[in-house]
Amino acid sequence: MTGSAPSLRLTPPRAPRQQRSQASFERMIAAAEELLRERGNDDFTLQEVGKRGKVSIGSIYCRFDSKDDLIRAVQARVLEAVEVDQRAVIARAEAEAKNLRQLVALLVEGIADTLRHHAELMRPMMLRATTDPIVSAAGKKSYGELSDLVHNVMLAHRDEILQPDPERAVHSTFRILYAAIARYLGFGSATGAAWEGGWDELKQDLGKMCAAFLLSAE
Amino acid sequence: MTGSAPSLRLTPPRAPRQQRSQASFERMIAAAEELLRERGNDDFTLQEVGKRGKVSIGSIYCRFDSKDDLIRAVQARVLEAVEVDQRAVIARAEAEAKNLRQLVALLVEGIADTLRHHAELMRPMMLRATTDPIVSAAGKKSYGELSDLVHNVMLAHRDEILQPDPERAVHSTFRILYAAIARYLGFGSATGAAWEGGWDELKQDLGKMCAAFLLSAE
Amino acid sequence: MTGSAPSLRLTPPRAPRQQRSQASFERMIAAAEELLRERGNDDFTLQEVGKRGKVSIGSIYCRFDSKDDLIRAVQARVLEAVEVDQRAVIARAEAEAKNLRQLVALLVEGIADTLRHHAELMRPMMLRATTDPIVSAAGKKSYGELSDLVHNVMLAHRDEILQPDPERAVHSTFRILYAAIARYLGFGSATGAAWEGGWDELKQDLGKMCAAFLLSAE
Amino acid sequence: MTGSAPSLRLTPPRAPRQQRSQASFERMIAAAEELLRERGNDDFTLQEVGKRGKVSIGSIYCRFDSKDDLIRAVQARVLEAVEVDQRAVIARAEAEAKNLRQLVALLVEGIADTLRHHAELMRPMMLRATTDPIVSAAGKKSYGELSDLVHNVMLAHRDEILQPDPERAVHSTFRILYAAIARYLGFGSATGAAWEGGWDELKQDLGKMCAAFLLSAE
DNA sequence: TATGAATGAGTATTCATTCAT
DNA sequence: GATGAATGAATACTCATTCAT
Repeated sequence: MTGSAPSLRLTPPRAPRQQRSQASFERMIAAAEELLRERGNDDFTLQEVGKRGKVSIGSIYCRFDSKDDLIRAVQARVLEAVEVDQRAVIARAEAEAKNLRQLVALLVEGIADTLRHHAELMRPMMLRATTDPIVSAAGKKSYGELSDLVHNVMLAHRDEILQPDPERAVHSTFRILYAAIARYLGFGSATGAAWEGGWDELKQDLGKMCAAFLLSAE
Repeated sequence: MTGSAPSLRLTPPRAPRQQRSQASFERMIAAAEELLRERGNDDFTLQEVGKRGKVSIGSIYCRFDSKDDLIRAVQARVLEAVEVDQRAVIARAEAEAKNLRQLVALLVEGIADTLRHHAELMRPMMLRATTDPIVSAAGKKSYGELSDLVHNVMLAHRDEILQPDPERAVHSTFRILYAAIARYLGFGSATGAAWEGGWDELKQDLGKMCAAFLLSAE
Repeated sequence: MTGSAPSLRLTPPRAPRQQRSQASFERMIAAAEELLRERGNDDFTLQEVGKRGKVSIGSIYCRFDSKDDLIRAVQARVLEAVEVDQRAVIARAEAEAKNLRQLVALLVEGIADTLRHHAELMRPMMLRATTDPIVSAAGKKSYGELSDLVHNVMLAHRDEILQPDPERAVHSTFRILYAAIARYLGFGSATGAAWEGGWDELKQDLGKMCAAFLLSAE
Repeated sequence: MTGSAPSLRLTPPRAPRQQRSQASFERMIAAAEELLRERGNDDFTLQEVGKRGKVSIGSIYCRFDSKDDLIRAVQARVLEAVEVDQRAVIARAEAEAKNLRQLVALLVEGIADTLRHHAELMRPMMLRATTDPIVSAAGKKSYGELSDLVHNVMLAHRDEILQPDPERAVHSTFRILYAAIARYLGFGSATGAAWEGGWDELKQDLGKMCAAFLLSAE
């Protein structure tokens, strides 16, 4: 794993044309994903990917420029899946919430559950972001988009916010809620981090705390 | 770096008796610390440690069973330093605070600044906790102790807490505030994570949020 | 590139029958030639040949048994072109020269310029001759033919040669003049060999030296 | 073999301090030399070097930065040995020769025999010079020094030279004689080049030709 | 104790060649 | 015939650890 990234972009893999190719292409991505999930990091060899996905090493290099690139492809998929889920969750929260307190509760619950659902792949990704600037950039972009969405739905309830600077308050709220969830799920942390304390408890109190802050003038 | 550890304990290094030894012992720890700080992770060789600390590889193995053990020693030191600082910060907050709101603000500010001060070494440590169960255990223990201290000083203001279950509320509060700070400082994340938004802003709002939560009945 | 060849002969490529084939056949040869020229050696992949010549790998293998064979085909062409040029040069020298001294000057000049003209492809070919016995044999044959031609035109002036053994003198002369030119052009040497000293200077002095030798009794 | 050379200098290998080291150091150089000689080029693996020299791969990398560097070290030795021999040959020719004709004969004979003596290692070296700029530079430097020496001893007989420009004539003479010998020995050419014609015959005629040139006014 | 030379298993990557479509 | 996806052997290089001196 040499690192080094000419461009900071996640170059899309060379898509296969034939059907046979498509199949093996899928198998290699799936194998890499499995290994990433199982190991909790990128500590596996391409030999393993090849064996598991029943593809030759050469085939992998036919589609990707490097092991790093293969992993990035897996991660791009994860990020996309997460984004789709998050958008759905936010839309639903927006539709169902009658007031800010309820909205915040729904958002916290929804975002938390979504991240938890993808935690096994998010964890190795966060770890890689440490060294791979491309992954880091992709992760930040995704985070930024989520942040913006949440920002907007919360500010739709701007009149309920008692904090002197609602923009800033909303921003801080999101930062904190995301951090709490991410840490609980061990993003960038020990595999089975499972930090003390219950999951439901965290979600509830996190929701309350965010609401209390936004609804307080002090 | 093979990982795997017979016991989950941080075996203390074989302390040198002679003075000359003591010096070279210090140099090897210092060199490892420097490298850990500079690189942001354990991605350096023992050759480098030897060169920088002007010690031979053999000397290192004379004191430590493995590279992992050397790093653990560095990390034990860091943890200790952090704990000392945290205790001081908490003691001061306890002494100065006139009420819960003030206490929370002081704690957040103090804990945040302490962690920031040690961030450069905490980051690689959190990263290592991912794979090294010994480091992970040591980290959790330290976190647990800090958590207990904070718990206690906050519960000294139990009567001000309006949350139905003060124990739980305090517990959640600490989890969240720690998570927010740790994530901001990029623990377990990209080196120059530098998540958007200001540091002072975060500390202030985090303090307010925690206070708002504890002082709210809902 | 495994080398090894059953026969020491340059087996002719399977000539295509259809017109479309003919065209792609030309393209693959042309592409290989270009790459050979650009790289200065056979350090390119068949993928590159395919891409540049807009032919599939399979098509190449349809015409040639191996990468080596493709390259040999290019080289056979070069050799042929060189031979044609050399024959013309020799014929002209023979026709124009009034005496041996003049003949030698014209031959040196002509042979030198011809080789220089083809140097870019001769260089990689000489390099390949190092490992590929087929190329080596083809090269030697071509060299031998040129040698014979020069031999003959020079010996037509046998009466002017003062060396005791004119046959041998002519033979040595050709060997030396060819060697000097080839080395100057970096055949079998670094790409931009450009050994010190001027080209015209070399040609002149080489001519003079050969003449001086043949026209001397000692 | 990646090539690439930060500096154009032949960095000296890290010399070993201990005796045991010295021995294995010698063995790895010797093994590489043998292989270079046998193969006629650098087409051998480091595994082979290790096996033959009874050294581990790691030991080689302990002394050299790369396979290229190991080979360069062998080549530096060869070059040095050749230079020593050449200097001796030239000194003797200078001492023994009574006139220019004799000097030239002795020089040609001596230089030719010296190069022939080292031919087996000079050949792979010339081949490498094609791709490795460091080797190329070292080779040119050595060639230049030889050229200068020959230049000087020949010009000591300046009064015998009849060519209008003695400097240039001497220069051309050396270029040509070196080229003829090098080509005969297959430097940069096929392993067993053995170009047609005898060795003694070449040396004699080459000597005569050079003398005839220098001693001729035309 | 201290030294630093030696070890060698482990891995990403390349590319000529094959063969299913 | 033509295509280009798939194959997989081959190889330079790293680095924690050992151990002779």
